[in-house]
Amino acid sequence: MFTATEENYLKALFRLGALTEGGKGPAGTNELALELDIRPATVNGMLKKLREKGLVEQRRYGKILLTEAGRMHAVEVIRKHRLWETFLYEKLHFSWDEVHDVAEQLEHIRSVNLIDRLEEFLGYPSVDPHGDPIPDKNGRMPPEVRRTLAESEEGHVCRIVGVCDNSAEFLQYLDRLG
Amino acid sequence: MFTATEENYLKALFRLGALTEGGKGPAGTNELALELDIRPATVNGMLKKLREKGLVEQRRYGKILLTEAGRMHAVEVIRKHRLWETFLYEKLHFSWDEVHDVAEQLEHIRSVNLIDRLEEFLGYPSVDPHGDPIPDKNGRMPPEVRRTLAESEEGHVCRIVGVCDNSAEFLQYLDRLG
DNA sequence: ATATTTTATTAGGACACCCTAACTTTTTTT
DNA sequence: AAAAAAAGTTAGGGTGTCCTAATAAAATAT
Repeated sequence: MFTATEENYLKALFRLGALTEGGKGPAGTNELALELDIRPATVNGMLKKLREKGLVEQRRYGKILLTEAGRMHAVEVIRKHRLWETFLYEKLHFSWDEVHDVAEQLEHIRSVNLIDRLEEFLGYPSVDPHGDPIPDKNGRMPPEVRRTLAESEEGHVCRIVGVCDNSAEFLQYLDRLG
Repeated sequence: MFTATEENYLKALFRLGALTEGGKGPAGTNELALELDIRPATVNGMLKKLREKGLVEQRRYGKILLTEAGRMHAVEVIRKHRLWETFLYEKLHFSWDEVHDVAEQLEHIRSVNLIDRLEEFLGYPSVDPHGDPIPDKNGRMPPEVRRTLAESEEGHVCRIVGVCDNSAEFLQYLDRLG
């Protein structure tokens, strides 16, 4: 149905919040190119394909928006990614910072049953090792209450459930801090 | 290092026994093409690449033989395949006949630690759900004693540890028989 | 409102992997 | 040993994903 490349484009658009509702609104070609680390000319070509597949809406020289079909599939890929991350962390004892790169590959495995059975095996976790919520099989994302550390007031006690910067360097730095 | 395609060529050559010792000897281009369901002309081109990478030996118009490097990598991929099959069967309760297709994809996931940790998680199994032996991390294949049903004598009691035909139809047929 | 900058697009090319059709070499048959 | 068959190779294409360089449109600044 979709290639790994197409899925990565959808995921990136979702990350950028290119949604009709609940996101930052339409995204630009350059912005998407930056996110994917792929040249704008290449992205432009792929957008044509995604438009034809009905995954994305975009007028000539206009901004990009995920369609409902596009959003659904993006969430599905994110679901796979986060379930695999949970598996790697909980069952195979990968460290916090190692899981991402492998999950980037595992999220593209195609199988009717695989991901639901993995979810069951993991006991239906609600968040991944980085604290990000895991969408259910209908594409619904648990709308957990979260704010940034900078937003919380001094003196308040809070539990850190996730980080924005998922780079290996940053995660290792946090690990050193404990 | 190696693409999924290259790995599939190496696996096919190993299956065909294109080994210096312990196999059926050199394989032909057409034979390999048939095994992979890819046209001989295409296979011929890929063989050039595998020769240049030192994975295969072949003289012009000659037969194909895996080099030691080629054999090692083929066995590594087979190891991955069989460990993933075991995971799918034992942990995710896939049926005997469903595991193969998904394992075909999982076997190409690239990670330094993944497969060794999966092996540990599974408790160092020696055979996969089809009864085929799982090579260890040094590429050694347990040389289990096995013979075909046809070879065993009438009246003898034996335990069936594997089948040659791994097609979904045949495996489902066996399942119906119990 | 025009000039400048930014953003999107087109044109042309590369590489991986696949194809068919035509050709050459090797093997087998007679 | 010549003819036929089989096996291997070359030539020329196609698709997917990427690139750079050049161009066109839109947004911003003056």
